[in-house]
Amino acid sequence: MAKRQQINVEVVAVVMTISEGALKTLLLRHNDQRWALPGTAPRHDESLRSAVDRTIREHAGIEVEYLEQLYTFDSQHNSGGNREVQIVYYGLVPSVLLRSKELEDRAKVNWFAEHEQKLVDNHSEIVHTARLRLSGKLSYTAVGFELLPDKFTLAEPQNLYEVILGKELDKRNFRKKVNALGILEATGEERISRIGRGRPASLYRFKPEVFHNIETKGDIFPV
Amino acid sequence: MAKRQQINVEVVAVVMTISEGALKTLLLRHNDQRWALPGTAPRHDESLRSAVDRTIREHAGIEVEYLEQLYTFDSQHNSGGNREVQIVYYGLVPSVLLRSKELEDRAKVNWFAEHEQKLVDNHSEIVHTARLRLSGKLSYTAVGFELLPDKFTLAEPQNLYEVILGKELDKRNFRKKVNALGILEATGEERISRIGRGRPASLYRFKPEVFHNIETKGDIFPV
DNA sequence: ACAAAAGTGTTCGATATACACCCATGT
DNA sequence: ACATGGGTGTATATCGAACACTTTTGT
Repeated sequence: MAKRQQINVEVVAVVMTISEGALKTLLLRHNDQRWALPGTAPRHDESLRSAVDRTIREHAGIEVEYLEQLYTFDSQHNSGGNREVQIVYYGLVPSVLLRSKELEDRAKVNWFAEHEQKLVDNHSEIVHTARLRLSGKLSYTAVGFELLPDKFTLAEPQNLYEVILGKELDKRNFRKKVNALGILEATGEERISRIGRGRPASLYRFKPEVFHNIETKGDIFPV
Repeated sequence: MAKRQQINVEVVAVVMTISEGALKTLLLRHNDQRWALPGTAPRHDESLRSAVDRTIREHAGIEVEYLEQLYTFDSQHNSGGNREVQIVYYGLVPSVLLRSKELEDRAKVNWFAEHEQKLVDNHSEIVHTARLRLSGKLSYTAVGFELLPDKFTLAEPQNLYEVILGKELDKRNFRKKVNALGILEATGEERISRIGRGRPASLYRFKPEVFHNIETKGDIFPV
């Protein structure tokens, strides 16, 4: 049997969250001009998935609860001339993580909206693919809720869907649909908006028995 | 920089077609007991996609027009103890290929329904994943039509969708929907059924301007 | 009083689903 | 004549989309 060609295998993570009304991606500073997605070569004794978890943890100190394989890229780009495949995962984290865990060194790790920074190699393409997948997935699952903290007002997921889908949604229709899904329950608590103005919003949480990857029935989320 | 662990990269192809009222997969004989999916290590100068095309061509003499990346499996299974990733593609071919191109050696290459043969390693899992993806994809695209020959009767796609979705569809509703898609046109020709009985069926073809990956609007195909 | 955000129902059109009979052909 | 598969339309239910006003709070 012929000796196999050496192909480098790398896992890459596209970790996304919502902040300041935009969908942002976790990036690491690569050099003065460019940023890069977190990535690593899997160790011999760890799964691909574990390698992704590890690289996210090592670089940003974040544990990602929702993580899914996106696509495997065939990268000829590599400057070293070595053949490489990038097995890309994408993940979502609640926006609250942004505030609670101060990213230690903003100059080296940060969240950016698309096109806010120049990226290395094919990383822009990867981010773009992840965003497309996420938008698509919103249409037939309730993944968007992964981006929420434990307790949230109904305005939060609505805003989030608006950001990801890139268009405004009707409040009444949105609430109707969320209600029909039957995945949320009121906590009884309320929260006043940060600026103090306006009526306080009821806080909701997931029903304990409901977890990830809820498939919506009929047609899906406000498309 | 530490030397990377050696991980073998292999592309694997799940080529499917409809025959005898069942969704079948192209398999190669591995030994007396087991069959395997076509697969190969990519050469240094070819893309992953080209490697898949090549392995299908070499093993079965088939050109696959619809081919898409399915998933990358992290296989610990490997008996040799070498770490390996399998980048799996799935493809669809028109059922007519079955008849027109006699597979040269039935004992070595053949089409099988799921569970019809024992497979090596994790190949059963791979086939299962491909079937799930295909069913899912049918619900929001018109990929099923990839499985059809150039000219076909409306009963053919209906039967095909029934086989893949695993349930019966209403003839009138199905035709209504196909019509609404506006992707087919009547050729004016007819075909009498093979056993000679029954009214001849009109033959249809794709409108020349319509090609692959038609997204269906509203909700999709008879789910 | 007013500014700001939360909350709440109804109507209309489109699509999905269920359902039964006649037509053209070969034997 | 009959068996076999092809071809056609209507009625109902559900879902998505559009749309405006009242409520609660802080200033």
